[in-house]
Amino acid sequence: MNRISKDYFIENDTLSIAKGLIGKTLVRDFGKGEILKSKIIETEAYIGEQDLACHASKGKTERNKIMFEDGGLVYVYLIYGMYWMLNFVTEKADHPAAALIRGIEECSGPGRVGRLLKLDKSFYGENLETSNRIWIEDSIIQSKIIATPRIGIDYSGEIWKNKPWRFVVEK
DNA sequence: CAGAAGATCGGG
DNA sequence: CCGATCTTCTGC
Repeated sequence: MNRISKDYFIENDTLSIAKGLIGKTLVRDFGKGEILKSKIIETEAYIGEQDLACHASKGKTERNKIMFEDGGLVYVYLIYGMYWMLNFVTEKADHPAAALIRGIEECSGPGRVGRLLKLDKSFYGENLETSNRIWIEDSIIQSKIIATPRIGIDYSGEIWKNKPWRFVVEK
């Protein structure tokens, strides 16, 4: 299997990446020979400082600063005091954007994904091209991909909450 | 420095 | 529908 390069995340636009990640394989090496491989089945795109659903809309902060770097890095953050959200930084430096992994074949729901992968603060900024703990491998999935509005961002207003920037395989 | 809210989930 | 649970951001 081919590991997805950092360039893939830097050179493509976030919507293409979010959609393109569907069907690719998320690999998590827990060490001691324990490896989890599962295909990505649901993602969302968060794009730029104008996107009011994107954390970068508040400018660069201690939490979101990784999104302002070149793509190909992991952006994790704790939500509701208990769930680690797994995101991949996309696009070039100073173009803050990311793709959220909302579901893999193993389990559905971003909070569950973070729990299954045993994510924590130490994954912040992890390099997907060189990490020995988490990376993406090329693969495809034989299913139709559909786009819908993103979940849980009603606060972002009519324009942004209705963008069809969530990608999921048709069941 | 206090208070509110959050890219969620599971139980009732 | 609501509580869990705690970091981050905002406003005073």
